[in-house]
Amino acid sequence: MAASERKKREYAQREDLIIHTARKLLLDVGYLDLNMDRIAEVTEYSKGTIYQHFSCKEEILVAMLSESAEKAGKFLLRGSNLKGKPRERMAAMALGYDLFVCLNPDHFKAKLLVQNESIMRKASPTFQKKLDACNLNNMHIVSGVLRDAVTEGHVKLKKGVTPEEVAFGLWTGALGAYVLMSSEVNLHALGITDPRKAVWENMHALLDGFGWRPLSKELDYEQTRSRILKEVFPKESAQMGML
Amino acid sequence: MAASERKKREYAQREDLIIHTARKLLLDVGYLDLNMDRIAEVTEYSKGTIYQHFSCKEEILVAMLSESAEKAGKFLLRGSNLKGKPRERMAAMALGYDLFVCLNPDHFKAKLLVQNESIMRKASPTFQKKLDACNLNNMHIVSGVLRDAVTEGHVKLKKGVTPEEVAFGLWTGALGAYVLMSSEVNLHALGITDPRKAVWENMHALLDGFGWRPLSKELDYEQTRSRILKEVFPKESAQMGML
DNA sequence: CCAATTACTTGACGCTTAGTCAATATTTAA
DNA sequence: TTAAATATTGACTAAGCGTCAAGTAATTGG
Repeated sequence: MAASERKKREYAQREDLIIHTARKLLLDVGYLDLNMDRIAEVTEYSKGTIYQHFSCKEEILVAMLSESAEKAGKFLLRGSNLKGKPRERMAAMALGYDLFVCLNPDHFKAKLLVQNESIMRKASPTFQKKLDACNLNNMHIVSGVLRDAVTEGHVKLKKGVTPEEVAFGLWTGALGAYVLMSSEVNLHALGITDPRKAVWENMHALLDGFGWRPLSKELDYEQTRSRILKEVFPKESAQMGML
Repeated sequence: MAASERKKREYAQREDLIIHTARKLLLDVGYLDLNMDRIAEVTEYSKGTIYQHFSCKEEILVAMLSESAEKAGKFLLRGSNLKGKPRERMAAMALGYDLFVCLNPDHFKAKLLVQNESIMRKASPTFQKKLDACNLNNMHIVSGVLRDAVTEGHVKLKKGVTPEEVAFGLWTGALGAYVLMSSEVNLHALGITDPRKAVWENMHALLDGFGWRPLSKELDYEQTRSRILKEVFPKESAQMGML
């Protein structure tokens, strides 16, 4: 009966292979030229076998996104474990996510597509739910740190403003920025020479605006930034040439 | 020689018809089921005639987006003309854009797709450039108000922070939020019951964070909000049931 | 008013690709 | 060893994009 165990493992491996191949092809040729025959050819399986794993092309994209969302979650989690004040931990999560996006340029490419309901809808509920769960989990990691800050009295939210709404603000700021960065918009022409730095600055302005202590005039977050890179993401930031 | 004038008009009219038909179909059936035969059928022209106007399906999307980006620009402009302090004018622009997005639900659907380089790339340079110009123009309207605020001394940007980077922050916050709203993400499940309100709150937090006077504790922006709706967008806000 | 020319319109056709499924090969279990 | 179960294949169907030769309508000049 050991065979069925091995079979399962082989199945999972093949699924990984398909996802990774699709990922590579998406980066290389873009969505419109990403086709199933090519995926079959590169994976050295036939189309029929590919369809054994995924019901359609779009489902592969959703699976791809789930996988990288999980990976992103690990970066967030590592950031949240920084020794320090909640706001520093929040900064570490932002930086972690930034590193993740830079190290996984296909993530936002897939995200832009899958965000589109017409594409998401084609995937089977199983895969849809898995992606939803990943996103929810990541949201929880962020709002958890925010809740720590509230209970520890570092930030007092205005009446009617919920922690989720603040997390939403952080989320949308980053999302919008990475959407622009991974799309064809010429940011340089718009006067944005370093969008990643702008995201960092804007996040701190937002947190200052909510009155989340220590404010950026009370603590040198540039120093925190160096500490985060050194303590939490040494390997990744070296890889990105940020140290 | 009056004939050629009429011809031009007819050509432009047909182009509008195609764009509007595609817009309607995109909303009805989604990107994956949006096809050229259907557009031809609904417009009551043949496929060949459609291709006389647009080189491919994706080019129609780009044209569609240009048109609605222009429309959005008008809302921004109207907002920027509010009588009041620059920060109030900025708020009016945000509110105007919000109204625009709500009144044109197809805009972000198309934007999500066209943001994808693989799709944008298929359109001919002429259409690409037109869209770029629209986006640039809209960006200028926003950063213009910001520059007014800087010259009038209402906001003093930290050393190294440019007005464009702040505009970028506003832009990305709104973009990310509308991307989420027009996508399949279940915001309610994430604890976001009123994302549009959250966008408004987060914008003010961001502007407060940059120290843009009057801060939200110095001026009742809820009152400003009512004034904006009444003075600048009476018809639209009535249509949305916001008055 | 008619013929020649030009401009517009058409839809059948070629080609690519998603997704299916009957035939084939391989593995498992008795 | 062999029958049943399972996995794999790739030819095939259907559908849609984009083309283009042939047909239709408008315009112009005589």
